[in-house]
Amino acid sequence: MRKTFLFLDTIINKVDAKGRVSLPSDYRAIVKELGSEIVCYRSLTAPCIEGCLEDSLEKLATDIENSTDFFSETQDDLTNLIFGDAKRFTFDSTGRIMLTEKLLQYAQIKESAVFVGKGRKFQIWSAENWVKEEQRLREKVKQNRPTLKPEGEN
Amino acid sequence: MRKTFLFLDTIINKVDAKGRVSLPSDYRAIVKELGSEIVCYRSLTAPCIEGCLEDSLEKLATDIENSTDFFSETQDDLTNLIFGDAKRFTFDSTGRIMLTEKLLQYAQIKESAVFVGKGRKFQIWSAENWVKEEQRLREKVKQNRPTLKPEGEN
DNA sequence: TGGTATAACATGGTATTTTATGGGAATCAA
DNA sequence: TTGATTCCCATAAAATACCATGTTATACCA
Repeated sequence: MRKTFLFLDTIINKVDAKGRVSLPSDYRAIVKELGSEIVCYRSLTAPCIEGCLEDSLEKLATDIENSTDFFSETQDDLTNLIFGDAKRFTFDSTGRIMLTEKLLQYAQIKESAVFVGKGRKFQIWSAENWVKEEQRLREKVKQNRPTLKPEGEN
Repeated sequence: MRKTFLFLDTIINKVDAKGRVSLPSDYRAIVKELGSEIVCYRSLTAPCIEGCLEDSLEKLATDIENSTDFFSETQDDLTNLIFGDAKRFTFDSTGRIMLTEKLLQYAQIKESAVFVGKGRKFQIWSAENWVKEEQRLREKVKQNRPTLKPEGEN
């Protein structure tokens, strides 16, 4: 993966009656620039959709392949879940993707979808769930500041 | 990151009705020279906006990628908070960036923004809050001079 | 050193482009 | 045919680039 990229920011977009959502323009730019595709799957740990570049899943596959932990059953199971669940999404000329019923239901998304950048990947939340989640995270930070020092290195 | 750079000085610029602010010219020079971009997010520890180069976040993303596995819970929470809040800011031909409502509100910035250099990053304060903060810092130094030794850098 | 010319900068305003989003037609599949 | 998916067009709003001006800082010269 030569070029670097980051999925950033938190953006709220509407989901219309057909299930279409605009992918944030920044995200689109990344996909175009890298000539890759967006892949989405149900998060294994939270009630949200998770997305990344197809390249990232490629990397995951390779990592598993080369893993010294040949017998890691857990990892194996998890990857099965992800690869089995993941689906490629292309956006139309206006930048929209069409999420599936399965994904929308799992994330409890109705009218609006919240895109949350995570660096190499991103998540899509329902408005309600994201409010709660962000609150939880900020709460956690307050009580555990030491582990969160992105500034410290360099 | 080959080239070195430092965000320095304290500079007050006006914020217009649209939320536009001139990025200090020194900062602009750094961004240009390194071919990077400015990224801003709400400080986790103070009522101010924090900014850095996208390169710094890139490095963080890579570190996280390499230090924890794909399914790590720590990675999950961390990345949500940092990357979800961070936003890329490009400046126009006159050197201005457009800060978002969210950031301005969090830092309680109305008409003027105070840019404070912090080396590898910088902060943006409201005029009022910065006065207080600087006072607090100087007060702290006076009473705690011994701790100002090489080890305690930041 | 003092004064002036020049360049850089901050800042207000305006124009242009991009983006999100709704709706409809065309295409495809069950 | 019916339902769904893709493609295309239209529009309003928001983001961005561009232009103009006064001010400050810098360079230059006597």
